[in-house]
Amino acid sequence: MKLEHSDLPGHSDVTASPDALHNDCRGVATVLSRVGDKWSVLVIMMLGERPRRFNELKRMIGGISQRMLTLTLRGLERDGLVTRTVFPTVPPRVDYELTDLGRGLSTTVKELGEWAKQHLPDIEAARQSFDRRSAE
Amino acid sequence: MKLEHSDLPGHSDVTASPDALHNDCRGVATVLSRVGDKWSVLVIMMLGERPRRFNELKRMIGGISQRMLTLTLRGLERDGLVTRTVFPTVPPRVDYELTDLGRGLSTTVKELGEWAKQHLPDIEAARQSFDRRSAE
DNA sequence: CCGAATCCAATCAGATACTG
DNA sequence: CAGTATCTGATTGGATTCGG
Repeated sequence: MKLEHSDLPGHSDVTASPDALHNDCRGVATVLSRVGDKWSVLVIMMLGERPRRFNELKRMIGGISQRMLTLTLRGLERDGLVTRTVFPTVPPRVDYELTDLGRGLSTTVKELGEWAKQHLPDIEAARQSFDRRSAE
Repeated sequence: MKLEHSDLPGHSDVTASPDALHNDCRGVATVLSRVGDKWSVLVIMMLGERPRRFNELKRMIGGISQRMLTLTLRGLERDGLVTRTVFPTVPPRVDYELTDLGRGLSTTVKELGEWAKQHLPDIEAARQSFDRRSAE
């Protein structure tokens, strides 16, 4: 099977309600779902410092399957966030690097990450409290 | 079936790689996946202005099923981002409102949304270009 | 009006095996 | 090394029905 775009993560294109107001939201939503994608964010972070090779990324992330890494990288490449450069050497070598767009997103996401890290204790406390309440 | 937490969106708790570095990431990831969740963000936006009732939210969003709205609201409530107040009237009435935590997140997310809106043209252009290249 | 329970289809993600 | 193909179990989301 060839790789179809619908296979790529982060593109749960909304199908309903062709309202005027939502036209914006939906486009934005596809970008946000990139951010929400577990692997995409990690990959972007890993590429923040310098370009990386495929297996280098795989090792750094360390819980991702080959398939998912490929899919994630294709998605990022498709969105113009990452470039893919093939060196026709043997053994083959492929470098992935953030584009300017990708770097911009990474800094914005990093801010969100900061917020998350700061308030993580609050959220986890809320979760535990909620779970205790619904357990009884 | 009772509502289990694993049913709630935005909690694809990672199961692998108990590395030291990733302990942070994983907690943060659960927060980020909230942001990436299609419905959560919309709901947070809708509640930005003032508290809303269940069906009010349903109408405003206009493509969401009852089930998903319930699930989304439970998830937000569990994370301490939203409060749920039941008025024991007849017919029953339930108000949802952002907490301080939720408001904090909403402003941060709004910034990300701004970035997304600004660069949406670039991204969509990249997507089309990518799709054309892989079509040939 | 608000929501829980159940059923069911579609999508997703991991493991494995195979190529240039 | 850097993928692709395929199979399979797990998750997800919608529709519907029922209840306080």
